[in-house]
Amino acid sequence: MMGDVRLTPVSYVVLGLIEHGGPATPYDLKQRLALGPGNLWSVQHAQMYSEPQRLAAAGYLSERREEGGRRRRTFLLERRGRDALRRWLAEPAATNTELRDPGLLKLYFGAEPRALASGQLAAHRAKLAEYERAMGSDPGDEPRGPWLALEMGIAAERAWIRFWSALA
Amino acid sequence: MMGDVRLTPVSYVVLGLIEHGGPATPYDLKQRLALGPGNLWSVQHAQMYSEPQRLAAAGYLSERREEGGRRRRTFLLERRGRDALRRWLAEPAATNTELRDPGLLKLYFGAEPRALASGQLAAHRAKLAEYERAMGSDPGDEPRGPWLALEMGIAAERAWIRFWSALA
DNA sequence: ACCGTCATGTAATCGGTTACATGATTCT
DNA sequence: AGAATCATGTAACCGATTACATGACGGT
Repeated sequence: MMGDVRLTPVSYVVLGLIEHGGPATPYDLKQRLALGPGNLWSVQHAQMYSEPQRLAAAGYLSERREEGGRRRRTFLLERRGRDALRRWLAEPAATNTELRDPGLLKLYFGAEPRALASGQLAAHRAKLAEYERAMGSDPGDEPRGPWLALEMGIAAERAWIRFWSALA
Repeated sequence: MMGDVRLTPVSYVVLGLIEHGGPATPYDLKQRLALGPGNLWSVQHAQMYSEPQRLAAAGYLSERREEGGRRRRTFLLERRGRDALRRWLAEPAATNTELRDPGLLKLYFGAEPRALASGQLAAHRAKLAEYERAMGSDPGDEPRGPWLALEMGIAAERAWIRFWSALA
């Protein structure tokens, strides 16, 4: 216990999800992720099992285990975890200017624009529709973070749609 | 030799860089990456050493080794590599709708918008300026890929700047 | 009762990152 | 000549993905 670990963005996702939603099993985390920040920063479900253990081993979380049946693990935020999250939120963030978009990479290396564009357009339009629906049912009051992130998601999807439309 | 490997985006970056620029040492690859697709899809320089070896072991590249001195390795594109690249270019691409932006993640989880925005703005403005300079010196003729990717890069930076400006 | 799908979890692998290390080269 | 920086390379580690596996549950 209390070994030290490097905290990655995934670590903070876990800490953040638990702070917002309270104690959680790995499966809960997976659910919350899907409902919330999942399409901003995706995480494989298997990592919702390993990462909390890592964090618990280092004292950021504590673990409670069900007695009978499945012996589900529930993770709770510890003082140390809350502090780490606070500190991270207060620090300036690295900047990401990489698109890291597989379609754009292909385009760069000479793929046929037309062929790419149709598939990309369909996907981005679908995502935009999903975000707009979500935005419709989000009152936008506290906490503001999710709403703001959604707004940026929409802006990004629109930019992609404009781009691929011009190539279609 | 000819073991099989999973080809990742990084694999195609290597194949693409060699096809465009001819045979290359790892250091050449690092250079070309920095000049070109590097700010679309970054790769650590160490991987420019391991990845070509992986690809050579699987028959996508061949390797020639300097006799004296440093015994630098030079990698050449093989038939198999060229075919793989062509096939990849022709296939439809996965879509990326994740922003995966550290700043946006912090915002989501409650970071103070003002504090974040100034740093993010500075970085995105700098990147935009860099792209615009590059766009200025790019005639935009064949191959079109790099030019188009740059155009999208600019659009993305503008979207980010608009977003963070509203929070500053 | 059976089948398919969703829920839940573990294990192994491996790509990618980080850290380290030593030659060249340039500048003062 | 010494220092600093750039070029070039290797090794180890580990987070993240992939693959596998079983339990629960709803429908027919």
